[in-house]
Amino acid sequence: MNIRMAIAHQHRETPLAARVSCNDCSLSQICLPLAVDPEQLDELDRIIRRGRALKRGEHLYRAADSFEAVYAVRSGALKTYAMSEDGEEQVTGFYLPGEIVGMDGISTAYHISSAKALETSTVCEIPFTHLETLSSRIPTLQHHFFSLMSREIQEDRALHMLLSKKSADDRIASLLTTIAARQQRRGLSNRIFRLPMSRYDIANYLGLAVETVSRIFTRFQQQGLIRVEGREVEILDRPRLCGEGRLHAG
Amino acid sequence: MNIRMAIAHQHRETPLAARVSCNDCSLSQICLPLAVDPEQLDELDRIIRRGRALKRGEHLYRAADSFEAVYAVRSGALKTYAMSEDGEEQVTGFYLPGEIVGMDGISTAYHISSAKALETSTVCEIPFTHLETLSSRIPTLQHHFFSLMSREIQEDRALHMLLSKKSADDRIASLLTTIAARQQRRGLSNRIFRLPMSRYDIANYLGLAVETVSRIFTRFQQQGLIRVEGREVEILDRPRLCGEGRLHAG
DNA sequence: ATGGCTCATTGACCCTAGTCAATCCACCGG
DNA sequence: CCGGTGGATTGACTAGGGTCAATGAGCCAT
Repeated sequence: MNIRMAIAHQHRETPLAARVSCNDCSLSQICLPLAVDPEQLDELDRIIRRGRALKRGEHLYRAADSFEAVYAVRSGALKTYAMSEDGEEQVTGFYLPGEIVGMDGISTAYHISSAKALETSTVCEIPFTHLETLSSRIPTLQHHFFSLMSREIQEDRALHMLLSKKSADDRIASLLTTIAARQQRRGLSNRIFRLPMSRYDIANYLGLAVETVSRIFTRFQQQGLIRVEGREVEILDRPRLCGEGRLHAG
Repeated sequence: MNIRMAIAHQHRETPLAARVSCNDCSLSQICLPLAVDPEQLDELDRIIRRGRALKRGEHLYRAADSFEAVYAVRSGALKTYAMSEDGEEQVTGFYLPGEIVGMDGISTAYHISSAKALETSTVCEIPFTHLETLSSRIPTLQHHFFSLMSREIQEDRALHMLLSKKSADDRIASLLTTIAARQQRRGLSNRIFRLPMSRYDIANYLGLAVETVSRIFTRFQQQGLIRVEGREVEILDRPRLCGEGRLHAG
């Protein structure tokens, strides 16, 4: 079985349109419902606008749009990016199903980055003022939100270390294992998966040139660490990929 | 008047020991009290443990300590840093008076980084469970906290761009102007100030070698952009320092 | 099919910033 | 007073990864 077939196989889920509440959503164990009691889930359910669809390349919101809601990714994948004064794009994050995007706008009341679909995607919209009201009434939900934002800060700190101290090899390896772990969280394989983003987005996110990304993918394959076929990736030797052997030797 | 004298001059404030409540704190307009009505300030006041003192080099908390509180810096300055598996330090942030440190631990219930005093400092301790309870009752406080964390995320995104796309010159220039702006927020000069951190910390934070930081400080001075004398800095030509002229020319 | 896209790969060359090393300075303890 | 220690500066050399350029591969509209 080649990589493409293997990946297609694990994506046979019930059609999205059939899900009309968080109760029935396959992501409920990693998404917001995680934080509320079953009897309070209805309240959360009622404020969520479900199933907004985005085509590849479409924007969920743009920088300077007024901040109204945060979004739970239900299917597909998004990237967020900011524009510097001189017009160059900085990809700031990738968001996979079950993850929450849009929390950057809270302090300014408008978004400071843009969110764009990397492929056909659906999101659930959670109006933020409603969410705040509800959070006051449901302490676990408030805590979960603090927690989500805190985790985002933690991840940014890890990225800070990656960008400031690690080689290009380490950055790519880290991206691959991070994506793999997030796949696993959703119940998919952490060994074989499809990258939703282009080499350009990877390079931009990791502070590298596209050519460098390409070269490293090729070399990792030659070294037997991974198998790559366009955007499909299989991790062959996780220990060496994670460092023990790539960093300090071969 | 030399740099040292100029800086000493603007630090004549009332002694810290005299301040027994947020009401009397000179930082109340940029710190937590900002978010609550005067009549509710008492409630906030009551949960805050004030005036914990730290000597230079002392830790406020260490990675893996259980997460109990967040802290408002009252005087002095702190740095936060994380340790990678291979034992190298990564400075993740600097915290000046009026700023909140320690929000990284919420999601894990233990701190993932350590916080250390860069100089003699005092902090106000805000037990987090109390803060959560209070936030449920005071919507503006809840919002303020979401907002604070959101701002932290925004700043991390800006740093991401800095590390991934900008030259060493840009990074140093950005650090200087950021510190200057934060000084101004506290009512101090945004032109002339003392850096609380060593060249090593700056280098570590910005992903550079100490030697590079040193060289750039020297060159910026030769170019007439700044005046440096150890940790004392005066910004002489903000426009060129900020880019228009340094980036695209001279 | 054909042309025009964008994405990806590979090679050749170069430059920015890291490394190594020496020196200087301020501060501290005896 | 002197030696020790850590921070800062400067010089010489080097390498990791960026830039430029060419080519290939997949995809869509015509």
